[in-house]
Amino acid sequence: MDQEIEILNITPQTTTSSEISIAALKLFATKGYFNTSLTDIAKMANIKNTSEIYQHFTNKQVIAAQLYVDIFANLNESIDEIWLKNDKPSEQLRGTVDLLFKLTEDAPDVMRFLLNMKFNEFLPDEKPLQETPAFCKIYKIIQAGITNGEIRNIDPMMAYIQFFGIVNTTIQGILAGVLDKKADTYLLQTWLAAWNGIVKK
Amino acid sequence: MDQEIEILNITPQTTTSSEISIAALKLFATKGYFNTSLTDIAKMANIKNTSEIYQHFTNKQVIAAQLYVDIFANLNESIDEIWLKNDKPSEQLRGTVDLLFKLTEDAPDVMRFLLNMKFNEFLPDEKPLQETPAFCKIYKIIQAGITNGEIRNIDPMMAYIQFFGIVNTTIQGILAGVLDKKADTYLLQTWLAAWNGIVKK
DNA sequence: GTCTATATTTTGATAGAC
DNA sequence: GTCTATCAAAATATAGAC
Repeated sequence: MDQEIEILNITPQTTTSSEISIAALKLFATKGYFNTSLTDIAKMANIKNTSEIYQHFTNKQVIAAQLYVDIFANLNESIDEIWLKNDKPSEQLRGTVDLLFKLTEDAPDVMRFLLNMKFNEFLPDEKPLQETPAFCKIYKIIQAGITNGEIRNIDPMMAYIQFFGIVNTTIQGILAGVLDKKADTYLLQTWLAAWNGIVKK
Repeated sequence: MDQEIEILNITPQTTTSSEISIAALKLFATKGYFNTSLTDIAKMANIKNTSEIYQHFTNKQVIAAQLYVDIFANLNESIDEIWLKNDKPSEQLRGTVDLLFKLTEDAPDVMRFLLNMKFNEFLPDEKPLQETPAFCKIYKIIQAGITNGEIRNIDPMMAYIQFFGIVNTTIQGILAGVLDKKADTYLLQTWLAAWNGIVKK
């Protein structure tokens, strides 16, 4: 939960605004955007009525939009760090998987938000996923892996899909409780399965 | 589109009721359940006003519930056929992938409905995915594959996730247009990637 | 700056005439 | 059995008192 606050770039001191964001994140991630009313958000944020929400956000959509922007900005930063700390695409992808599993444990609602929500249904004006800097960076890492010979010479988008098809679906299983152990339990075998699928042998 | 009608077990003669189902399927699959109003459905089904919908369905949720039941029943039947026609789990899984890719081409809205919608958000009373007969059958096929030595000895749920993580994510890419060629183009490499990930070598 | 009250809008749903 | 009219409910959003 503290981790969730950090990811939203919110100062530790819990302002009303940040409490609204945290409450909305949790509700959106678990019940979905359309099943979450402003009344729900106010209740969970310990606010008496919905009016006060409008002191901080112009409307419901803006709450979701800010979450979307903040979470993807944070993800983008983390991937930048991983990119700087590691030279080889294989190491960069491994770092990314580590990050996603860490988030799954420390900030599950952030991961639910990332993996389970269909953004275009309630944020029609935001860029599609594959135009976000975070995605583009990952895509470039895969292209670099193909170029340097670590990854098989296939369509980079197919490599992306096969790799993150495994990683993301596993995380979704953990978040849904279908896989019932701690995220960390599945990290190594998930990495191996995903990486072995695209590595050049 | 004709295929979509067949999958919903609707007689070729287009009754008003079936036109409503088809329209709802297309709208739900593309815009989402909550972004689809009865007015939208009436319009797409060439009905003057929403009142007429209530001659055929008790409410909006029931339209979605019937689609859910029909589509999963049809899927279950198809998997039964595949199961009967093939002896080895490897062949049965291959048959299932063939089926899903064929559906992607012939009935894309059915596949969007299956893979993109979060049923528990609007059908809280339906069984979760992993309790549907269709899923259980696939799961048993994977268990049989582990028993007969075709599939590596791993947690069957992990095998399921790794296999269909690749298959479903690829199909979602095709449906979203991120992979822009005909579904058939990606069938073989997707099968190989998914199968090689779980096969015992 | 917090709360009451209310406006507005949408949409799901019904009643009843023809 | 199709269409008009309308209801009811819920949820978003605003105005303004204190």
